[in-house]
Amino acid sequence: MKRISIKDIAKIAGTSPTTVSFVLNGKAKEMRISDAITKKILSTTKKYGYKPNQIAVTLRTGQSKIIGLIVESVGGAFFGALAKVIEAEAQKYGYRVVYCSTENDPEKGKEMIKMLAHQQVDGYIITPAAGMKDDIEDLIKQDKPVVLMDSFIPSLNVPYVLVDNYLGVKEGIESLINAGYKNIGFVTVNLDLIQISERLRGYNETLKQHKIKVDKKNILQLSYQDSKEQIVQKITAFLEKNTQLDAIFFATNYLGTSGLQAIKKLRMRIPEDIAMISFDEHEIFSLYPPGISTIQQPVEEIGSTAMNLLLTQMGKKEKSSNENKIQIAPTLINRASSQAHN
Amino acid sequence: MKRISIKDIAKIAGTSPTTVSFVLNGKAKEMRISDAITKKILSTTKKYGYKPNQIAVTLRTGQSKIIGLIVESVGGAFFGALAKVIEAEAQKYGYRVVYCSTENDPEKGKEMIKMLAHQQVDGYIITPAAGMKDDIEDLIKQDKPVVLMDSFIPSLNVPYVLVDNYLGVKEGIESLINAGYKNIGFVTVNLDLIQISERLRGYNETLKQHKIKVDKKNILQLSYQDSKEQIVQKITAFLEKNTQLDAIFFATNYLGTSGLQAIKKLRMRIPEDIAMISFDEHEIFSLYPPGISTIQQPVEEIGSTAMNLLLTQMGKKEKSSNENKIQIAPTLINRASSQAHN
DNA sequence: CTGAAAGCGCTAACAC
DNA sequence: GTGTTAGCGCTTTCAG
Repeated sequence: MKRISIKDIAKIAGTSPTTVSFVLNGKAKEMRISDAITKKILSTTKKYGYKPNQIAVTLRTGQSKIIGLIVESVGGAFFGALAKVIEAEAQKYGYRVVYCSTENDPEKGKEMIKMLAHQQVDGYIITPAAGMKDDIEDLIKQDKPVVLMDSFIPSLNVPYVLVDNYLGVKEGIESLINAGYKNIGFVTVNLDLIQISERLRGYNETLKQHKIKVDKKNILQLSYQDSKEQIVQKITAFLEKNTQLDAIFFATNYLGTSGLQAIKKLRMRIPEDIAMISFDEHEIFSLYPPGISTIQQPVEEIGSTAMNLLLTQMGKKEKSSNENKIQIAPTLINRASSQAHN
Repeated sequence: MKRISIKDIAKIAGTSPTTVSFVLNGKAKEMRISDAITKKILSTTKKYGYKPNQIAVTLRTGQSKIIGLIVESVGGAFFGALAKVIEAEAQKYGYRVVYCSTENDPEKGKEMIKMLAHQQVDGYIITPAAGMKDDIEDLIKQDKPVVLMDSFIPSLNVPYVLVDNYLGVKEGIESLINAGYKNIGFVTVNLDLIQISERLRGYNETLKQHKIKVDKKNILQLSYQDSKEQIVQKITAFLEKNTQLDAIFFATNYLGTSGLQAIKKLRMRIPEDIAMISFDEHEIFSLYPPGISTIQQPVEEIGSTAMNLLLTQMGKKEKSSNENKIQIAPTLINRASSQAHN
C-alpha cells in the first residue's frame, strides 16, 4: 500500500496538482478557485486520508516547521516540564519540536547542532555548554533563529532567558541568615557555566553584605566527572571535617539529593544538626522529611519566554518587548529544612 | 551565507555531482573513481564543510534514517534512561531518534503517529495506549517496522518487549509473605493496559497460591484522571479505613510516591506499622527512610531489545532469535520497607 | 572511469 | 479560474 500523492488526488478529483495544493494551503479564496472544485478536492483528500509529504514540502519551501531543542539532559524533571510548555506553545504556531540532549558534553552538543542543521530545522533553543560557542556563532551567521536558555555565552549577542541565579542564592542564604544560621556551607560543581558561577557569586556577596566572612573551607567544589557515589562520598567527608557548619546550600538539585544521602549516612538531623537549601526543585525535596527548602525555577515561564523570543525572531509573533536578554526571578520554597530550631 | 550544495562542490572540484555523490557514499571503489579525483573531492568537501542536505536525501531515497519513539511521558526517570540506550544503539546503525510523548492520551498518540508518518520516519518504537490500535495497524499495512514496548495489544501480531509484570508482582508479594505479612493491600489505577492488569493478576494469583483469601476491600483502584493531591487523599483514606493491612503494594512508582506521602501524613512507620513495595524504581525509594523496596524494570535491556527487534525488522541486523514477543524478568530490590520486623 | 538526466512530492511563478 | 512547468538537492540508471 503505497502512500497517495498530490498527483493522485488531482487525478481522482479531475483537476491539477496546483489546484489541490492551493486548496490545501488555504489559498482557495485568494486564487478564486470555484466552490465546486474546492469541495471536490476537500472530499477526496478526506476520503483517501491524504496528507502532504512533509519532506517534499520542506525541500521545496526550505521550511521544516521544526524547532530544535537542545538541552543538557532529557532525563530530569526540569526537562519534562519544559518540554511540555515548549511543545504546546510551538503547536499553536504550527511548529513541531525535536529534542536532543548533550549530557554536558560539548562534542555531543556540537554534533547535535550539526545534525539539526542538516535536518533543516527552522529555529533553535539551546542550553549552551562552554565548547558550543563556535557552532552557535555559525548558526547566527546563517541567519538561523537561536535562543539560549538556562545559560548564555557572554561574548555572544544572542537572545537568552534564564533564571536570576544570583538572586536565587541570595534569597536562600538570607533566609538562612534570618533564621539564625551563622556558618553556611556551599556545595557546587566545577562547570564553567554562567549559571554556576552566578550562584557562587550569590553566596559570596550575600555573606559579605551581611558582614559574614567568607571562608574558603566552607565551600566544596565537586568535579562534574564524579559519579553519584563519589559525590556522596566527598560531601560526607566535607561534612565530617567541617563540624562548624550549621547550614549548607547546594547549588543544584543533583548535588542536593546527593547531600541528602550524605546527611542520612552521617545520621545528622535536618535542620537540628544542619539546615539545608538546594537550588532547583525535585520531587524528593517535598517528600523527604522534614521537607527540604529549595530555590524553584519558574520552568513554565522560562520555556514560554524562550519560545516567544524564538517566534519573534522568526517573525511569527509580534515583539512583546525590546528586551531579549531576560532573567526571571526564582521562588524560594520554604520548607522545614531551613527553619530556625531554637 | 547560503548552504553549499553538491553542485557547488562538483563545480569547485571540477567534476560532476554524480561523482561527488559516489565518493561521499563510499562507492568510489565500486565505481572505480580515480584516486586523484576522489582525493580532490574529499578535500573540497572538508574545506567547505559540506554535508548533504538530509531532506533531499530522504525525499530521493525514501529513507529518513530516523526512528520515532513514542512514549507515555518524556518526563520521568524511565524515559530518561531509555532514551539514552536507544539513542546509543540507533547511532551505531546510523539512525537518529525523535521522541514524542502521548501523556496517556490516545488522541495525542494517534496524532503523533500521523505526524511521524508524514515525516517519513523509517521505524517506530511505541508504548501503546488503548486507542492507538487502528493507527498501529495502519502502520503495519504500510509495511512500516513497528515494535511495541512496555505494553502490547493482544489482538495485534506485532513484536513487543516488556517486563514480566506478573512475575514482578509475584516476587514482591511473595517476599512480603515470607517476611510474615498477612494482610497485603494493593493500590492500582484504572488504566486499561496489559501491564496494569497483569500486575493485578500477579497480586490475586500469588495470594491464592499461598492460600490467602483475596479480599476486595484490600484493593484500591484509583482513577488515572485523579490529580496527585487526590491520589494522596484517597490512599490516606484507604489506609485509615483498612487498619487490618500490615503491608501494601503499589502498582506504579507514581502511586508509590503518593503512597509515601499518605503514609507520612498518617505518621505511620515503615515497616513497623505498614510494610511497602512499589513497582518501578524511583530515586526517592532509595533515599526515603528506611529505604523502599521496589520491582525494578531492566530499562537498558528493554530499550536495547526493542531496538534490536526494530533493526531486525528493518533488515539492518541479523535475527538474534526467532522470538519477537519478549518478556524480561524484573529485579526485586530489597530494602528495609519490606523486611520482617519482629 | 565519468557525466547527463530523470525523478522523489511538492509549491508557485507564469501561462492560458 | 485552472493547468503547465520548473525547480528544491540529492541518488542512480544509463550512456558514453
